[in-house]
Amino acid sequence: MTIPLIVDVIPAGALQTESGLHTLAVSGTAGGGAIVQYATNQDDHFYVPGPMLEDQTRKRELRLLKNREAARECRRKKKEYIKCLENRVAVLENQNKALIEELKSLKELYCQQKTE
DNA sequence: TATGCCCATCGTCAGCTACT
DNA sequence: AGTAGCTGACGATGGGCATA
Repeated sequence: MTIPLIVDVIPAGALQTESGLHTLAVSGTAGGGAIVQYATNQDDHFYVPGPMLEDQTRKRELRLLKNREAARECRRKKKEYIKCLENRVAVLENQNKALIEELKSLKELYCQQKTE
């Protein structure tokens, strides 16, 4: 009897188990199961049912796809945020200039009135 | 034209957070 | 505890530009 091994399939050609990341060689997937050989000190073979392997692969691909899109969205939002900040800087710089000018003219007015 | 450098963009991973 | 989403970090890739 073969016991299905619950694994997290990492990148193509790799396998994550409790003992770490291993390189994979998969063969004989036609009959609904696969002989999976991976590099360890011992000459180990695990039997992983095909549907399970396919399910893991499908899940991983879905996760990657979602993350890819999430990353795109995240970058878009970040750009937008930076643009907003830059706009705000521009607005505040203009306000600052205007206030400096106003202060200057008020000072001049004050000096004029003082000398009169 | 070939080469090296810089920059922007992308995909992936890892870690964190919020939710169930 | 498990899961999904978000985001910083990292490496790969391609385009533009200056220089030999």
